[in-house]
Amino acid sequence: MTRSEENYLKIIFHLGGSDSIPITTNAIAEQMETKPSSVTDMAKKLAEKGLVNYKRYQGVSLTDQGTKTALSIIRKHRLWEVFLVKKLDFSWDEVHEVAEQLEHIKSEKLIDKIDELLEFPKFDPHGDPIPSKDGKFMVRDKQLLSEMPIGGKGVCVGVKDSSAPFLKFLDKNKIALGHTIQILEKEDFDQSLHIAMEGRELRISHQIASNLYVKKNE
Amino acid sequence: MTRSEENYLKIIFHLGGSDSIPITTNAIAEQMETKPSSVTDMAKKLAEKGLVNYKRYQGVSLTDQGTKTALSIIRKHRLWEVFLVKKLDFSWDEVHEVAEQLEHIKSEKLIDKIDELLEFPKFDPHGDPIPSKDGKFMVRDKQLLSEMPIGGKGVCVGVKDSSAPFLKFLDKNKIALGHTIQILEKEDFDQSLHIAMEGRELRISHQIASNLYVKKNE
DNA sequence: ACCTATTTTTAGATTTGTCTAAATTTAAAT
DNA sequence: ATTTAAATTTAGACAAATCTAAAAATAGGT
Repeated sequence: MTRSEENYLKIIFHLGGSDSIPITTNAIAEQMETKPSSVTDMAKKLAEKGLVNYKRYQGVSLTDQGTKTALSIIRKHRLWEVFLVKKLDFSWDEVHEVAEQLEHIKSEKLIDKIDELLEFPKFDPHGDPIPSKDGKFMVRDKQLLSEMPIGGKGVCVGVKDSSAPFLKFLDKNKIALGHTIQILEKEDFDQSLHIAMEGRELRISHQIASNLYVKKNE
Repeated sequence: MTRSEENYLKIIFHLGGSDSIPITTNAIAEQMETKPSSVTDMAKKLAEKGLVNYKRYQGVSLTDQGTKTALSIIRKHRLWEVFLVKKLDFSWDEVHEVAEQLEHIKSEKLIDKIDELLEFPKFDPHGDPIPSKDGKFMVRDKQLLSEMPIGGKGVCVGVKDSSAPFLKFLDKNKIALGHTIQILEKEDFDQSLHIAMEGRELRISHQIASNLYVKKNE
């Protein structure tokens, strides 16, 4: 597996899709920051290797083998992110770029030992689930904060947008995973929220609320 | 810097050499497990970038910039080796291959944090010195065990051959860095040694003795 | 100083992953 | 059922790093 092949599989996985709803060449090209023609070439190559299903003009979907490979890369990426945060004091907005490199290191023993060192974490610093060796992962019953009703209360468990600017914004406003949030009021005009969190009250825009996941409970 | 460029610089550094005694194309090709013609191409490219001095048919030598870069890669390689042994319980014969990959990860913060986590080690698991950020490293006053006189005593501080088979042999025979060794007798016929070490006596061949470094003392 | 063996370089080809531009297929609209 | 717009593929080219085979330069021996 080349690094490029691994990146394609990872992105195809993240784009979701299935045998019935395959991923379009264009969508992949956009995520890979490359051209659709390059994607076509790679689709053929991955199909040859049995990692994706591909028919001309019909998009691609991962085979079982491709899904397994994608999950193993995602597992590595997320474990390295936890490592960087827990063991090396990186902040959650700094880890993605480095993990993009570390995820391609080829050594099963290495990643298993990292997993062990971290005591088998189930979620990465952004709240995304970490697949186990055999490709299983926890699906958390979560919803966007923006979709919670007034008066609703929930624990912040993840972010939808994990870009550095958003994460830095959250840090600056002391919003972190694990905090309990209650919606006090919704502004009809712009859908901004008035929330209570860790004993203080603040106002956040709809854009922020629609990128924060809270655990569905009660 | 591409991965290939980094590997060339590292190997040129390890081959020693200087402005007056440049490294031959052939020597590099052999270490890189590639062909001399490929080395010529790379020599031109590295010369363009100011990392090596190169004149047709005259071999190459590292510039200051090239030396600096080579040392930073070696620093990363050796720090990762220490990490694998100290934090993930790898044995010293397993670390090289993985460190070959990890040394190319591009993140100054990452390697500095690893250095800190390991409490700034000065030597790697094979006894080789770890360059500091500014490219300085300790030169230990060591000699090959095979060159020590009869009756001589010294602490084992490094290996010359760090291949897995040799390291596994040492493990099997409970020879490790830090052990004190005294030469009891040398066999004239085959130069094998009779040594005392950690309260037991054993015989080792010349080939073994000429790949073990002991600290020069008394 | 010359010849010869070795080393090194050049020239041209190959592979991987990408690109542009043109051609083709699909899907949507009338 | 056509037409048209959008998406996708093909064809041909390029850069990086490598290779083989042939040519050129060097170094050693006489």
